[in-house]
Amino acid sequence: MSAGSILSALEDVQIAPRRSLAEEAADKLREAILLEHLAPGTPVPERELSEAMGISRTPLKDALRLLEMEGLIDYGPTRRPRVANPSLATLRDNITVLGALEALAGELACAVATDPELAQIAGLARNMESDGGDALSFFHQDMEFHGAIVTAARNAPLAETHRQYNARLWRARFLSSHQIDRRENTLAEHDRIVRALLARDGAATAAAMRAHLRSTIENIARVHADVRTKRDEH
Amino acid sequence: MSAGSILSALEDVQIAPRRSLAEEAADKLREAILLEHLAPGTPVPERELSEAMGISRTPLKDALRLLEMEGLIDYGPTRRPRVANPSLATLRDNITVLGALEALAGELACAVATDPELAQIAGLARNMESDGGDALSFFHQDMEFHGAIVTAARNAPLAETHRQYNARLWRARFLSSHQIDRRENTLAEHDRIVRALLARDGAATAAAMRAHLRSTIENIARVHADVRTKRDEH
DNA sequence: CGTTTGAATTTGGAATGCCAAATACCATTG
DNA sequence: CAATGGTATTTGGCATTCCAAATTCAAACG
Repeated sequence: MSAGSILSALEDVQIAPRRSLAEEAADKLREAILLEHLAPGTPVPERELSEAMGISRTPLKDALRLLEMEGLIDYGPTRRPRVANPSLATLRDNITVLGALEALAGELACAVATDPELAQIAGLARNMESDGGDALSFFHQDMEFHGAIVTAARNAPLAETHRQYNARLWRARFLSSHQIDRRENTLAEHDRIVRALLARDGAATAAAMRAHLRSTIENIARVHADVRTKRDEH
Repeated sequence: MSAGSILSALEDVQIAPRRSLAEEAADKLREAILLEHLAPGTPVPERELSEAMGISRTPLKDALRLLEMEGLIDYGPTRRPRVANPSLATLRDNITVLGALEALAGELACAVATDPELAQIAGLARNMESDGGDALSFFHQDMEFHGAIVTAARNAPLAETHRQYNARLWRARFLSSHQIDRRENTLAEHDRIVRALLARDGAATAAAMRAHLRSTIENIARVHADVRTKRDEH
């Protein structure tokens, strides 16, 4: 058997991307934080947590570093890690940047995306309209929609930075997605984005993305105010 | 002596930000990479380098992780770190994102910067015009100018992400700054930015920033082509 | 002479131990 | 009883060590 045939036979065999313990731990932790199994503000002692996860402190520390980059873990002035508890102002700052990133993604997508890609994005938006499902499913589809646009922009650094900001805002967006009365508005904004994309009108797409993110800020602010109110009633 | 007077007497005493060995190592390494004391593509064995720097592998590994985030270190599929050697396409992708970030910064600065801040930015631009100095000094002033605009935007996540992208592009921009014949053009673009800022015209500022970054891409592409040519002649 | 194979070496990932800084706790004092 | 000072404990940074995967290189083979 020639080397060539071996290569062709295994062409699509992807080597396992060598997931490290640190990455796995980061995934678990991210989930725990975002689902609020770890409340914002709680200290995260390295030893305790590493024991609980059955790994040593070394990979856990690496995991904490990753999550720090994503803004999910805060390091105080004494380097003691805590679950981040972003203020509304911080969330707004982050969404502002996310908006600029997504506006750029939309603009780039207009220029370089393939027609099938745009069609797929349009399909995602359509599915969200027809799907009467629960908030979680709606939320996931929303994230998928935004992710597809970024992917279509074919800019790896942009995609990576977008992923980071998404992680930072995941929880806030998740909470805000529970306002089912805002759904109509979201769908309308998605529709505007899709139409601009299909027309490959970069400026219009960017503007639509920015507008969409602006209303995301408002939704999050609304929820934030609610949470505050409820907490104060206790 | 009352506690109040102690507090007021020490009000501006900032605690040393606890620089870790990892951060220091990262600084040294960054400098070595950007000044090309470490050529792009060279493998960076952890042991050897940690010995050379007189520290253990633990903080050095942390430093490499930091530099990976900044795009200065590449981890191959086998997790062997190498000095990154970004292609022109990658540089373009990064500058595209940087442009969007700076456009946002300009827009925000128009809205929230204080008058003294804007005046200071204008001053930086003026100094660059009058300064007939060497390329390195011109380059530093250019970086300072852009940094001041981002600072004036008062958005911490934006500033941090901007810092990351700047680090990734530092070397390319440094090389491109040697084209002293492009200086006139740079100054003109800076002037346009400053005028838009002083007018607090967000849209115009954003547009001027984008235009400035577009010509940065062109400058870098020119230098990149030159380097390639020279290398092929060898 | 070019390939292949396998042992020796190199390399990064992970565990563990030690230390200084930071925190918590408590006895003492005014 | 509140404030203070000191001690015991906790915590993260760093060094060291072990291990598995990857690389290298040379001997054996065609």
